[in-house]
Amino acid sequence: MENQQIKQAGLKVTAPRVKILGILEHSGKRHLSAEDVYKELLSQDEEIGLATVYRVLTQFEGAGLVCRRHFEGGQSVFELNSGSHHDHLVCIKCGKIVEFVDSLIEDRQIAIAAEHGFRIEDHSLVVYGLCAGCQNAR
Amino acid sequence: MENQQIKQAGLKVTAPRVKILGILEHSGKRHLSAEDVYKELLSQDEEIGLATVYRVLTQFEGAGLVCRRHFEGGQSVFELNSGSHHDHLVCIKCGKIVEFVDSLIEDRQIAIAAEHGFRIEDHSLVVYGLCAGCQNAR
DNA sequence: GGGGAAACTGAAAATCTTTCGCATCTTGCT
DNA sequence: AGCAAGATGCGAAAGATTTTCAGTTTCCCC
Repeated sequence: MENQQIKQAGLKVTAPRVKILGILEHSGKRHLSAEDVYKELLSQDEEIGLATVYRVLTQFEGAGLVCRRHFEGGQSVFELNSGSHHDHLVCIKCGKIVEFVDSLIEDRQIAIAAEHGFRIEDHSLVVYGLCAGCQNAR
Repeated sequence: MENQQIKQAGLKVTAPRVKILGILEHSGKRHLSAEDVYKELLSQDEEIGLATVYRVLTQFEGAGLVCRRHFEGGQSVFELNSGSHHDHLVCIKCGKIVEFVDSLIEDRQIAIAAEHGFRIEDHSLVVYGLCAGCQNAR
Protein backbone atom coordinates (compact mmCIF):
# COMPACT_ATOMS: atom_id res chain seq x y z
CA MET A 1 0.00 0.00 0.00
CA GLU A 2 0.95 3.65 -0.15
CA ASN A 3 2.66 3.75 3.23
CA GLN A 4 5.43 1.50 2.05
CA GLN A 5 6.22 3.59 -0.97
CA ILE A 6 6.40 6.71 1.14
CA LYS A 7 8.56 5.08 3.76
CA GLN A 8 10.91 3.68 1.17
CA ALA A 9 11.32 7.15 -0.20
CA GLY A 10 12.77 8.14 3.16
CA LEU A 11 9.77 10.27 4.06
CA LYS A 12 7.60 10.13 7.14
CA VAL A 13 4.21 8.65 6.65
CA THR A 14 1.81 11.51 7.24
CA ALA A 15 -1.82 12.01 6.43
CA PRO A 16 -1.22 14.54 3.62
CA ARG A 17 1.26 12.30 1.89
CA VAL A 18 -0.92 9.25 2.06
CA LYS A 19 -3.94 11.19 0.84
CA ILE A 20 -2.10 12.79 -2.03
CA LEU A 21 -0.54 9.57 -3.18
CA GLY A 22 -3.96 7.98 -2.96
CA ILE A 23 -5.43 10.66 -5.17
CA LEU A 24 -2.70 10.23 -7.74
CA GLU A 25 -3.33 6.52 -7.77
CA HIS A 26 -7.08 6.45 -7.73
CA SER A 27 -8.26 9.55 -9.48
CA GLY A 28 -9.44 8.91 -12.99
CA LYS A 29 -6.80 11.07 -14.60
CA ARG A 30 -3.15 10.22 -14.78
CA HIS A 31 -2.10 13.83 -15.12
CA LEU A 32 -3.00 16.24 -12.35
CA SER A 33 -1.91 19.76 -11.58
CA ALA A 34 -1.18 20.75 -8.00
CA GLU A 35 -4.41 22.67 -8.12
CA ASP A 36 -6.32 19.59 -9.22
CA VAL A 37 -4.93 17.61 -6.33
CA TYR A 38 -5.77 20.42 -3.95
CA LYS A 39 -9.35 20.64 -5.19
CA GLU A 40 -9.74 16.92 -4.84
CA LEU A 41 -8.52 17.15 -1.25
CA LEU A 42 -10.97 19.93 -0.52
CA SER A 43 -13.82 17.91 -1.93
CA GLN A 44 -12.86 15.21 0.51
CA ASP A 45 -12.94 17.73 3.36
CA GLU A 46 -9.27 17.40 4.01
CA GLU A 47 -7.50 20.20 5.85
CA ILE A 48 -4.45 20.32 3.65
CA GLY A 49 -2.94 23.53 2.38
CA LEU A 50 -1.94 24.19 -1.18
CA ALA A 51 1.62 24.82 -0.06
CA THR A 52 1.74 21.33 1.36
CA VAL A 53 0.47 19.89 -1.88
CA TYR A 54 3.32 21.52 -3.72
CA ARG A 55 5.82 20.45 -1.09
CA VAL A 56 4.65 16.87 -1.13
CA LEU A 57 4.54 16.64 -4.88
CA THR A 58 8.04 18.06 -5.08
CA GLN A 59 9.27 15.55 -2.55
CA PHE A 60 7.58 12.73 -4.41
CA GLU A 61 9.27 13.93 -7.53
CA GLY A 62 12.63 13.92 -5.82
CA ALA A 63 11.94 10.44 -4.56
CA GLY A 64 11.07 9.28 -8.04
CA LEU A 65 7.45 8.51 -7.19
CA VAL A 66 6.05 11.03 -9.62
CA CYS A 67 7.15 12.98 -12.67
CA ARG A 68 6.54 16.67 -13.17
CA ARG A 69 5.72 17.84 -16.69
CA HIS A 70 5.71 21.37 -17.99
CA PHE A 71 3.20 21.47 -20.79
CA GLU A 72 2.12 24.75 -22.34
CA GLY A 73 -0.31 26.72 -20.27
CA GLY A 74 1.57 27.86 -17.23
CA GLN A 75 1.02 25.14 -14.72
CA SER A 76 2.86 21.89 -14.24
CA VAL A 77 1.15 18.55 -14.15
CA PHE A 78 2.24 15.56 -12.15
CA GLU A 79 1.83 11.92 -12.96
CA LEU A 80 2.69 8.74 -11.13
CA ASN A 81 5.99 7.38 -12.26
CA SER A 82 5.09 4.23 -14.08
CA GLY A 83 8.70 3.17 -14.41
CA SER A 84 9.12 3.58 -18.11
CA HIS A 85 9.69 6.88 -19.81
CA HIS A 86 7.09 8.02 -22.28
CA ASP A 87 6.11 11.04 -24.30
CA HIS A 88 2.82 12.85 -24.73
CA LEU A 89 0.23 13.76 -27.27
CA VAL A 90 -1.91 16.61 -25.94
CA CYS A 91 -5.19 17.83 -27.40
CA ILE A 92 -5.09 21.63 -27.41
CA LYS A 93 -8.84 21.85 -27.29
CA CYS A 94 -10.12 19.36 -24.74
CA GLY A 95 -6.89 18.72 -22.90
CA LYS A 96 -6.95 15.01 -23.53
CA ILE A 97 -3.56 13.41 -23.05
CA VAL A 98 -2.30 10.24 -24.69
CA GLU A 99 0.98 8.69 -23.71
CA PHE A 100 3.24 6.89 -26.11
CA VAL A 101 6.68 5.41 -26.39
CA ASP A 102 8.68 5.12 -29.54
CA SER A 103 12.06 3.54 -29.42
CA LEU A 104 12.98 4.87 -32.84
CA ILE A 105 12.60 8.41 -31.58
CA GLU A 106 14.44 7.63 -28.36
CA ASP A 107 17.35 6.22 -30.30
CA ARG A 108 17.55 9.17 -32.62
CA GLN A 109 17.61 11.52 -29.68
CA ILE A 110 20.55 9.73 -28.20
CA ALA A 111 22.35 9.78 -31.52
CA ILE A 112 21.68 13.46 -32.05
CA ALA A 113 22.79 14.39 -28.55
CA ALA A 114 25.98 12.44 -29.10
CA GLU A 115 26.66 14.24 -32.36
CA HIS A 116 26.60 17.50 -30.47
CA GLY A 117 28.65 16.28 -27.56
CA PHE A 118 25.76 16.29 -25.11
CA ARG A 119 25.14 13.77 -22.38
CA ILE A 120 21.37 13.41 -22.02
CA GLU A 121 19.88 13.88 -18.59
CA ASP A 122 16.26 14.09 -19.54
CA HIS A 123 14.02 14.99 -22.40
CA SER A 124 10.54 16.05 -23.14
CA LEU A 125 8.58 15.46 -26.30
CA VAL A 126 5.11 16.84 -26.46
CA VAL A 127 3.01 16.85 -29.58
CA TYR A 128 0.11 19.28 -29.55
CA GLY A 129 -2.86 18.79 -31.81
CA LEU A 130 -6.54 18.07 -32.04
CA CYS A 131 -7.79 14.67 -30.99
CA ALA A 132 -10.26 12.80 -33.14
CA GLY A 133 -13.24 14.05 -31.14
CA CYS A 134 -12.24 17.69 -31.31
CA GLN A 135 -11.53 17.58 -35.02
CA ASN A 136 -15.12 16.56 -35.64
CA ALA A 137 -16.58 18.89 -33.05
CA ARG A 138 -16.09 21.85 -35.27
CA MET B 1 13.47 45.96 -43.56
CA GLU B 2 11.59 45.34 -40.34
CA ASN B 3 8.80 47.77 -41.09
CA GLN B 4 7.47 45.61 -43.84
CA GLN B 5 7.27 42.52 -41.72
CA ILE B 6 5.41 44.38 -39.03
CA LYS B 7 3.00 45.94 -41.47
CA GLN B 8 2.33 42.65 -43.14
CA ALA B 9 1.44 41.22 -39.78
CA GLY B 10 -1.38 43.73 -39.62
CA LEU B 11 0.31 45.74 -36.89
CA LYS B 12 1.08 49.39 -36.79
CA VAL B 13 4.71 50.29 -37.22
CA THR B 14 5.76 51.77 -33.92
CA ALA B 15 9.11 52.44 -32.37
CA PRO B 16 8.91 49.64 -29.78
CA ARG B 17 8.02 47.06 -32.40
CA VAL B 18 10.78 48.07 -34.74
CA LYS B 19 13.31 48.10 -31.93
CA ILE B 20 12.28 44.74 -30.56
CA LEU B 21 12.28 43.08 -33.93
CA GLY B 22 15.70 44.58 -34.54
CA ILE B 23 17.00 43.11 -31.33
CA LEU B 24 15.66 39.68 -32.17
CA GLU B 25 17.33 39.88 -35.55
CA HIS B 26 20.64 41.34 -34.60
CA SER B 27 21.43 40.19 -31.10
CA GLY B 28 23.96 37.42 -30.95
CA LYS B 29 21.60 34.92 -29.40
CA ARG B 30 18.73 33.30 -31.18
CA HIS B 31 16.83 32.61 -27.98
CA LEU B 32 15.88 35.54 -25.79
CA SER B 33 13.56 35.84 -22.82
CA ALA B 34 11.32 38.87 -22.51
CA GLU B 35 13.65 40.02 -19.79
CA ASP B 36 16.66 39.71 -22.07
CA VAL B 37 14.97 41.84 -24.69
CA TYR B 38 14.01 44.37 -22.04
CA LYS B 39 17.57 44.60 -20.74
CA GLU B 40 18.87 45.06 -24.24
CA LEU B 41 16.43 47.91 -24.75
CA LEU B 42 17.53 49.52 -21.52
CA SER B 43 21.14 49.29 -22.54
CA GLN B 44 20.19 51.18 -25.68
CA ASP B 45 18.50 53.85 -23.57
CA GLU B 46 15.11 53.04 -24.92
CA GLU B 47 12.06 54.07 -22.93
CA ILE B 48 10.14 50.87 -23.40
CA GLY B 49 8.35 49.13 -20.58
CA LEU B 50 8.53 45.44 -19.83
CA ALA B 51 4.79 45.19 -20.32
CA THR B 52 5.19 46.42 -23.85
CA VAL B 53 7.92 43.90 -24.51
CA TYR B 54 5.58 41.12 -23.49
CA ARG B 55 2.74 42.59 -25.51
CA VAL B 56 4.84 42.98 -28.60
CA LEU B 57 6.37 39.54 -28.35
CA THR B 58 2.93 38.02 -27.91
CA GLN B 59 1.66 39.88 -30.95
CA PHE B 60 4.66 38.80 -32.97
CA GLU B 61 3.98 35.28 -31.91
CA GLY B 62 0.37 35.54 -33.03
CA ALA B 63 1.55 36.97 -36.31
CA GLY B 64 3.96 34.10 -36.77
CA LEU B 65 7.05 36.27 -36.64
CA VAL B 66 8.46 34.59 -33.56
CA CYS B 67 8.05 31.35 -31.66
CA ARG B 68 7.65 31.15 -27.91
CA ARG B 69 9.29 28.21 -26.17
CA HIS B 70 8.64 27.02 -22.66
CA PHE B 71 11.79 25.33 -21.52
CA GLU B 72 12.25 24.29 -17.93
CA GLY B 73 13.07 27.12 -15.59
CA GLY B 74 10.05 29.32 -15.36
CA GLN B 75 10.46 31.80 -18.12
CA SER B 76 9.68 31.57 -21.78
CA VAL B 77 12.17 32.30 -24.50
CA PHE B 78 11.40 33.73 -27.90
CA GLU B 79 13.16 33.12 -31.17
CA LEU B 80 12.67 34.49 -34.66
CA ASN B 81 10.59 32.18 -36.74
CA SER B 82 13.05 30.91 -39.28
CA GLY B 83 10.43 29.16 -41.30
CA SER B 84 11.47 25.63 -40.63
CA HIS B 85 10.55 23.84 -37.48
CA HIS B 86 13.34 22.53 -35.31
CA ASP B 87 13.91 20.99 -31.93
CA HIS B 88 16.28 21.84 -29.12
CA LEU B 89 19.11 20.45 -27.09
CA VAL B 90 19.51 22.45 -23.89
CA CYS B 91 22.45 22.31 -21.50
CA ILE B 92 21.07 22.25 -17.99
CA LYS B 93 24.20 23.75 -16.60
CA CYS B 94 25.27 26.61 -18.81
CA GLY B 95 22.04 27.12 -20.70
CA LYS B 96 23.59 26.58 -24.08
CA ILE B 97 21.03 25.79 -26.73
CA VAL B 98 21.62 23.81 -29.90
CA GLU B 99 18.95 23.52 -32.55
CA PHE B 100 18.50 20.46 -34.66
CA VAL B 101 16.14 18.93 -37.14
CA ASP B 102 15.65 15.26 -37.70
CA SER B 103 13.26 14.12 -40.33
CA LEU B 104 13.17 10.62 -38.95
CA ILE B 105 11.78 11.91 -35.68
CA GLU B 106 9.39 14.25 -37.43
CA ASP B 107 8.02 11.39 -39.50
CA ARG B 108 7.55 9.15 -36.51
CA GLN B 109 5.66 11.88 -34.72
CA ILE B 110 3.27 12.23 -37.59
CA ALA B 111 2.77 8.50 -37.75
CA ILE B 112 2.19 8.24 -34.03
CA ALA B 113 -0.27 11.11 -34.00
CA ALA B 114 -2.15 9.50 -36.85
CA GLU B 115 -2.34 6.21 -35.00
CA HIS B 116 -4.12 7.99 -32.19
CA GLY B 117 -6.39 10.00 -34.43
CA PHE B 118 -4.67 13.30 -33.71
CA ARG B 119 -4.08 16.08 -36.17
CA ILE B 120 -0.82 17.75 -35.24
CA GLU B 121 -0.81 21.48 -34.71
CA ASP B 122 2.55 21.85 -33.13
CA HIS B 123 5.09 19.95 -31.15
CA SER B 124 7.97 20.49 -28.87
CA LEU B 125 10.93 18.24 -28.37
CA VAL B 126 13.50 19.35 -25.89
CA VAL B 127 16.42 17.23 -24.81
CA TYR B 128 18.08 18.33 -21.58
CA GLY B 129 21.62 17.35 -20.82
CA LEU B 130 25.15 18.50 -20.26
CA CYS B 131 27.04 19.97 -23.16
CA ALA B 132 30.60 18.91 -23.86
CA GLY B 133 32.06 21.86 -21.99
CA CYS B 134 29.99 21.32 -18.87
CA GLN B 135 30.72 17.62 -18.72
CA ASN B 136 34.41 18.37 -18.48
CA ALA B 137 34.00 21.30 -16.16
CA ARG B 138 33.36 19.03 -13.22
C1' DG C 1 -1.31 68.50 -44.22
C1' DG C 2 -4.86 68.09 -40.67
C1' DG C 3 -8.52 65.41 -37.96
C1' DG C 4 -9.93 61.65 -35.53
C1' DA C 5 -10.88 56.92 -34.55
C1' DA C 6 -8.52 52.94 -33.55
C1' DA C 7 -4.52 51.12 -32.05
C1' DC C 8 -0.60 51.58 -29.03
C1' DT C 9 2.18 52.61 -24.89
C1' DG C 10 4.13 53.14 -20.05
C1' DA C 11 3.52 52.54 -15.29
C1' DA C 12 1.36 50.53 -11.75
C1' DA C 13 -1.66 47.25 -10.10
C1' DA C 14 -3.44 42.70 -10.58
C1' DT C 15 -3.03 37.59 -11.56
C1' DC C 16 -1.32 33.22 -11.34
C1' DT C 17 1.57 29.60 -10.03
C1' DT C 18 4.88 28.18 -6.94
C1' DT C 19 7.86 28.77 -2.87
C1' DC C 20 9.24 30.53 1.79
C1' DG C 21 9.10 31.79 6.83
C1' DC C 22 7.76 30.44 10.98
C1' DA C 23 5.11 28.95 14.88
C1' DT C 24 2.81 24.85 15.84
C1' DC C 25 1.85 19.84 15.43
C1' DT C 26 3.32 14.74 14.31
C1' DT C 27 5.95 10.91 13.53
C1' DG C 28 9.34 7.53 14.63
C1' DC C 29 12.44 5.90 17.89
C1' DT C 30 13.76 5.09 22.97
C1' DA D 1 5.42 8.60 27.43
C1' DG D 2 9.12 11.86 25.79
C1' DC D 3 11.91 14.16 22.33
C1' DA D 4 14.23 15.66 18.28
C1' DA D 5 13.74 15.80 13.52
C1' DG D 6 10.77 16.45 10.22
C1' DA D 7 6.00 18.12 8.58
C1' DT D 8 2.20 21.10 8.12
C1' DG D 9 -0.74 25.38 7.64
C1' DC D 10 -1.14 29.84 6.86
C1' DG D 11 -0.07 34.05 5.21
C1' DA D 12 3.38 36.54 2.89
C1' DA D 13 6.62 36.64 -0.87
C1' DA D 14 8.53 35.83 -5.26
C1' DG D 15 8.80 35.60 -10.19
C1' DA D 16 6.64 35.77 -14.68
C1' DT D 17 3.16 37.55 -17.26
C1' DT D 18 -1.19 40.14 -18.03
C1' DT D 19 -4.45 43.72 -17.39
C1' DT D 20 -6.07 48.42 -16.44
C1' DC D 21 -6.19 53.02 -17.56
C1' DA D 22 -5.16 57.41 -19.05
C1' DG D 23 -2.38 59.71 -22.14
C1' DT D 24 0.00 59.24 -27.02
C1' DT D 25 0.78 57.88 -31.68
C1' DT D 26 -0.18 55.93 -36.12
C1' DC D 27 -2.75 55.49 -40.24
C1' DC D 28 -6.22 56.48 -43.45
C1' DC D 29 -9.28 59.76 -45.72
C1' DC D 30 -10.46 64.33 -47.20
